[in-house]
Amino acid sequence: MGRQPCCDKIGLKRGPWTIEEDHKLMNFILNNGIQCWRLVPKLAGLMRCGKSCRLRWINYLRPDLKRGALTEAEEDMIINLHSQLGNRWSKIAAHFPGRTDNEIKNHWNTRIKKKLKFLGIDPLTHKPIEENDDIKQQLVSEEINEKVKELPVKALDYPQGQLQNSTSSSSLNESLEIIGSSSEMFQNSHTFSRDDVYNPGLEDPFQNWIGSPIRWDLLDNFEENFL
DNA sequence: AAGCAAATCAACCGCGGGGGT
DNA sequence: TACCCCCGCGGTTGATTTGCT
Repeated sequence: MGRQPCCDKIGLKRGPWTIEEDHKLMNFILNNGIQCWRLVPKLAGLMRCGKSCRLRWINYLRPDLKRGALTEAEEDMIINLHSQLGNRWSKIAAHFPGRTDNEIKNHWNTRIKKKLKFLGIDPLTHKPIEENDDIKQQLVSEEINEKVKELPVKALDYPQGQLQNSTSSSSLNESLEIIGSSSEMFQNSHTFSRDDVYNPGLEDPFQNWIGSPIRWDLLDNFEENFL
């Protein structure tokens, strides 16, 4: 016997949420809280499955969400955490109050991965890409060099934690030298030293964010402002 | 201005884990 | 122990937006 679907999908609405649906879901959760996602759509008068409601709330409606693009500091932190945690987006997102795992995952897949590849760093292993790798060969082309110059990140912007999985800091320097030799973008680049290797003993400023309670008391005003 | 391609991101899907019975 | 149910996670899709010609 196969697994039962999470909900009866017949007649349920899919696709982008309307403002009216958002209002219904928001009002319901603010007034009743979240007991059981399966019941939320029925009680809120929505033709959606509970899963869809949960996703909409977490990724869009939650009042504690931080709007706007991720900052350079957040981006660096994501790279650092990814080198330690891999694709555990929810764990990574836990370090960024107001950011969602979906948002971070999307940002990683659409921007950070490309940025790392252009820097000659494998986004999966966080190690320098091998000499004969296609991507590194592409880096010597003029076309790619132009794109690299446009990147907002400099070599020194790469977080300290990146080196923890590398065999040595010199291997990364080699990688950066190869990139730098084909472009002048690194003329002011940072030379990595032993001090740059990730130091787990250092206090992580983002740790202070973890576990900070949601200011539910702010919800009273939020509903007023949102509607 | 129109058409196309690339980039972005909201939303969906399937699966696994954990709790309850 | 086995089964069921629900939640949450990570991968993927596809609609929309943006940029280029």
